[in-house]
Order: sequence, then structure tokens, then C-alpha cells
Amino acid sequence: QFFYNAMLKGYSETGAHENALQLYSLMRASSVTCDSYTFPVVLRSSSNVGNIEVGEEIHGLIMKGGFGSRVIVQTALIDMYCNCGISNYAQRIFDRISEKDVICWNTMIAGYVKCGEFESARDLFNQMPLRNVSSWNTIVDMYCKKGDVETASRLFNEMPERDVISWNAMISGYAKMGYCDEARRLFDMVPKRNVVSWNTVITCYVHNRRFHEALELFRMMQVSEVKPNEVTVVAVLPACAHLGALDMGQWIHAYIGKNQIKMDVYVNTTLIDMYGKCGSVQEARRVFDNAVEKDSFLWGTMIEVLAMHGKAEEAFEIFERMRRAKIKPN
RNA sequence: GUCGCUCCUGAU
Repeated sequence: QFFYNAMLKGYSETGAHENALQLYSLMRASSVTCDSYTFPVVLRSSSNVGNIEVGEEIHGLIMKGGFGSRVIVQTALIDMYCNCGISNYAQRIFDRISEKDVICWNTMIAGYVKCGEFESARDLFNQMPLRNVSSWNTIVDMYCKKGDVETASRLFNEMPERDVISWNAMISGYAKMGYCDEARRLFDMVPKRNVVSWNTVITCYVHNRRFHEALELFRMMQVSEVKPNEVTVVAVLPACAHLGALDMGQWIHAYIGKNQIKMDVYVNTTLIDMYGKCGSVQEARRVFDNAVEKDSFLWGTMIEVLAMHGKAEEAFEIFERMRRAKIKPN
């Protein structure tokens, strides 16, 4: 009981939401009691994964246990339903909250955005009695996601205060439109950049095939205060791949190990691709073999690398292994 | 063992 909750918390904090849900169903199956410590954590996981079955079950248990009246719980439920794409359930909960605080407003607005209901999001934002910086960030980001950077930047300029997330949202808006120079201009203006600011602009350069500028920015990052993370390397490695810069790629690979950057599926996939494009099939294969988690992208990338180098038999062998592992080909 | 909102990521 104690133990289960601790485990759940651990999974949740490291982002292993799938594992948390598995553990939860094990708890239910072995009739371990779920209590007010269990619910928030499992709710968070089902929200992240978008698992409506578990979400609704938790909702029911929370109500039965009488924990359902607190704003925090209701806010978590709103978030969960919106992540599952059911904004009207969420709205029903939202409407019934008597003491609405800023966070539950923000959650509902962000929820509408996730469901693609931009009008409702904007209406609710306009109705808000009191907005904080997150409220503004959400709505700025919404316009960026719609590709309406004009409105986004108007609101960005209007907002009473900006934090690094506001800046990042705006930079990412320009980046998505392919406006690298504009993204970079804002980036240079950010008072206190974080790792996301860097990643966004590097990604923008790479997507627009401006590989040298991407690498240049990555080099600048080395001498900045900010430490690269796994998203950073996933962003830069394709630049190495396209330039055939094997030495830089290897350097980054070593860098990952030295700086204990998480070797997740994303990182491994880009490493395999990079080695493949730079002509080093063996190293690609080594990364593949060492990868703990393998999804269809990773398998597909490995197969393609082998095929690209004319290793048809080996490619086919991997393809068979993939089928045996019951991974759907892509 | 107490909790809820907003920004960046992979092969064709």
C-alpha cells in the first residue's frame, strides 16, 4: 500500500506514465486499497497518456471516497478530460466549481486549446476575472499553434509581464512558420534563456535546412550557462546527418554519455539515422542493439539505414525480428 | 509519501 504509492510517485516523477498505469491496474487486480495519495498521481498519469478508461474509473473512486470537492482535484479532472479530448465533461466540472481560482481557469482554457476549440478558449480568456502570466502564455501559444503569429505577437506585446515561457512560446510560433530569422531575433532578446529557448531555435534552423547555423548555435550553447538536454541532441544530430559530419556526430554521442543525457527512443533514433547517413552502419547497429526501448520509428530507421547501404539480408532479418516483437511496421 | 495550469524533441 505504502510501497505502491511510493512506486507510483516515482514513475510519475520520471514521466513513466505507462508504467504507473500498469502498476495501478495491478493494484486494482490485487485489491490493494487506493487512497487519496493514489488518486492524484494516477490521475496525472492517465491524463498524460490520454487514457479515458482509467481516468473515468479514478473519477468515480474519487467521488465515492468524497475527495471530489476540492478545487485541485477538480482541476486535475478537467485536465484529464481535455487530454482525452472530451471538453464538455471538463466544462461540466468547471462550471460546478464554486470557488474558481486562476489555475482552474487556465486549465480549462488550455484544455479547449488541446481540443482545438479555439473560440471557446478565447471567450473564456476574455471572461477571466484575474489573469496571471500562464493565462497569457496559454493564449499566446494558442495563436502560435494556429499559425496566427500576428495576433500572437500583438498579445505578447500587450501582456503585463513576460516570463521565459512567454518568450519561448512566441519564438516557437515564428519557428513553426519557418521564420528562422525572426525566431532568432527574439531569441537574442530573451532576458533569461533556458534550454527550451535554445532547443526551439536550433530545431528551427534544422527544419529549414540551415544546418551550419544550427551547429553554430549549439556551439554557442556550450559556452552558455545552459546545459543541453536530450531534446537538444535530438535537434542537432540531424544537422550532422545532413552534412555528413561524422566527427561532430560522434562528438555529440560521446557528449551524451559524459553529461548523463537520457538515452531515450528519440535520441537513439536520431543517432542511428546520423550514423547511417554518415556512412557508419556498424555504429548505427551498435546503438540499435543497445537501445532498451524500441518502437516502430526506431526499427524503421534501422531497417532503412541497412537498406541504404545495400545490406538487404540484414535489413530483412531486422524486419522479421520486428514482426516477431509484434511491432506494427510503419 | 500531497496534490492541479502554460513553452522545445525522432526515420520516410
